[in-house]
Amino acid sequence: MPETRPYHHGDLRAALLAAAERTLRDKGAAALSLRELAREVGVSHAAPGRHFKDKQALLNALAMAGYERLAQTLGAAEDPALPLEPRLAALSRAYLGFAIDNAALLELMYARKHEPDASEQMAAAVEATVGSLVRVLADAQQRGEIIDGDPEELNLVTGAALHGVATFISAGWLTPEAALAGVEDLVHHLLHGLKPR
Amino acid sequence: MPETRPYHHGDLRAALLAAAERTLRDKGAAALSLRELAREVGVSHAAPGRHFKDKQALLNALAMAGYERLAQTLGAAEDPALPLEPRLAALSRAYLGFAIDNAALLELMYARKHEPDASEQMAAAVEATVGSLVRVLADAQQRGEIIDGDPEELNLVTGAALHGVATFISAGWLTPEAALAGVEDLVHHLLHGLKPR
DNA sequence: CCCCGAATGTAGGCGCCGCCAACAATGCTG
DNA sequence: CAGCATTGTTGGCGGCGCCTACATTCGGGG
Repeated sequence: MPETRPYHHGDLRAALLAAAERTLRDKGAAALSLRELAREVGVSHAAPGRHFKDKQALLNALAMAGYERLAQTLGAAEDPALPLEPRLAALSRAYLGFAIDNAALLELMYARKHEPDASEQMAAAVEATVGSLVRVLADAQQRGEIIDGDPEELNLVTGAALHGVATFISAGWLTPEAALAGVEDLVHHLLHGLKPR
Repeated sequence: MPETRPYHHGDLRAALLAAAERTLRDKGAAALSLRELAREVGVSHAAPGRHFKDKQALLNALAMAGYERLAQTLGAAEDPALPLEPRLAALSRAYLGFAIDNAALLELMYARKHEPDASEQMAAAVEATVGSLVRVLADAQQRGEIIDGDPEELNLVTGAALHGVATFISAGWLTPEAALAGVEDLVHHLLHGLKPR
């Protein structure tokens, strides 16, 4: 019997997002097409339009999901019991791990193409994600382990270095293995500086 | 009189690259289309194919040109007479300035989509560009102003932090003004570390 | 000098794509 | 259970990258 698929899919939106994330991981952002996704999921080429007003809306949804996953990943790597340096190193490893496993997705998350309305949700998601790092720095600051200054601003240094390394991996200038192996050194250099002491 | 354009353009390849760079700056990478470029330059839609085997080839050429311009920019900002910290700050300002004025182009330069053959030229261009930074660090190292270790590896810290900040600007998390104003602090933190001394 | 092949540009077509409008099936709610 | 909002389908529009066949121009060897 011809396996009569029901007219309504059930949860097309989630299915599309899942397929999109798979394609993103396997073939990159350029290979993402609404029509192809529709084919994969088994609906007509216009069905995705019911759930995402245009392609950018789907990309925004992907990015949001990415932020949630990243925040979770970082949260799981957080261990307040650890001393500052290994604590930062653990978070860094977690971020780089996410960047390695989700390179295309991360790029999407950094691509500000959202219209102003989606921008607010995004900003909140970013804030929640960056929070883990800032918290570690603020904690260390209270204990006098780190110099004074706005934690958000100090985080700019660590965050930038971290994401820079992630970019270098994704650009192929650095193997994932080398980057992960170098995390301890990176954190050490950030904390102690490049000048001799 | 109807201004009879000659059948042959003269230097179509250069004209295409120039138009592409303008479009890239004004409307972003997504708005780049070979057909549109051909229209702007006043040739038929298939003419670009004579000079670039496909769209990616044009993007690669754009990236190469970008590397040359960036290397020039960094070279011009280099001043070996300066002490380490302002010397690094000057280079950093130059890099961020380039990143601000050429956000889309820089993204292209970091997008490794080149087939293996173009990859070699790219790698060389990258090496030449990164050279300025590494040289500063190596110099400082010889004078004992910086801790020991492979200069290339130490440069990973500064380079990553720098490009990370560039990404944050391009993502809209940081205004260009704030980033440029923060360059001194950034360099200072990189050199002296976040730990109190 | 001129002729012929190489280089460069043109015209048209193929199969994708995103987006839109008109229509069909379904589910939900009063 | 009637009617309406939701969700999916079909078909079409213009634009895209790339390909092939053809036209024009350029330049170097007889």
